[in-house]
Amino acid sequence: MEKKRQELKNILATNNYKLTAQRDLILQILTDNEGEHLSAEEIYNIVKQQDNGIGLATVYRTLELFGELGIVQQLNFDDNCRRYELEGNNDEHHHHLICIDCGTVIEFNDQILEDFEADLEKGYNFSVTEHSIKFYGYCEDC
Amino acid sequence: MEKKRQELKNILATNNYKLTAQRDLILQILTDNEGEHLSAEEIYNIVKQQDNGIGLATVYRTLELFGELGIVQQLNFDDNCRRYELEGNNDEHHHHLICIDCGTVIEFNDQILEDFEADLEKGYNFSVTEHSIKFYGYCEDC
DNA sequence: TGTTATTTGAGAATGAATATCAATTCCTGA
DNA sequence: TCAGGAATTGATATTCATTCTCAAATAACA
Repeated sequence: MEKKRQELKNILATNNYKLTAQRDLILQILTDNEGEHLSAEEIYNIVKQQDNGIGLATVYRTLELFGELGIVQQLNFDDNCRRYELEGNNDEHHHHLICIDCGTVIEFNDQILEDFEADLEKGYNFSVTEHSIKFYGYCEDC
Repeated sequence: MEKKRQELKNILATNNYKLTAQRDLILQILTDNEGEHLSAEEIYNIVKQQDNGIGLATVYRTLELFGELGIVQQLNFDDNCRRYELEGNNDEHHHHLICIDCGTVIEFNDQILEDFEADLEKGYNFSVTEHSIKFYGYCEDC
């Protein structure tokens, strides 16, 4: 059992979930396509090439589970479907520039927002656990 | 014809749309409920009290149109439906703190982000037209 | 006021996501 | 190593927000 698989097994076991071939495979696909922002349907189509017995519901369930466990991050680009990407191990979040013409998504890291967040927490007595920043506009080519 | 109605008529006419009783009424409802973040369905239910012949599709169509015309802003709180609020006349955007427990939404204004946005535009050769910032976490009561 | 293109209402259609449930699979403890 | 029981899966039905369709109604303009 290779390292990635064992790691997944540990995370799952810690939370009382089982390691299944399907969960393993989906994580594999996500790893292979790191940097993409795939939808459940897209992931399903890729996964099917390696296990064409897999069900779409399983893909949805697994992505939901991975979200809970912090393995993937759920993204919303306002294009009528949820998208997913592997969550980095470090705490360094990145955010997105979304072209409203061609749909291109550019990633950027934030540093600035940490201070801002701290101020908000004090000002509103609100405990921030996550944030999502999206800038819409036109990319270089549009 | 009161002022608000005339204003709406002008905006619509400028863009080759007609002023209808339904459009007028929906704007009325949005104005009456300023500060709320209503979904199309919620708006439909309120509107129906004053015109119970109105169709849900008309509400959707009108909100879509108002979005195009910059009359309303479309919001997405990841609660499975689009929400709408009147766009302020000034350019001052506000953003949201969303409680992942009780769903409370707190608004805040941003100033800080203007500089950040300018840097992004230069750095990525990207022309920003809009941005959306959401912080998720726990509100005072949760 | 009549003409015409726009808009509307009703309901069908779409499509992403979730629920259902019997069959299968994983894990544990003997 | 294997059997039992609970978790998981696949197939498919279902849900629900949103969009589409099209005939009837309406607003704007001459």
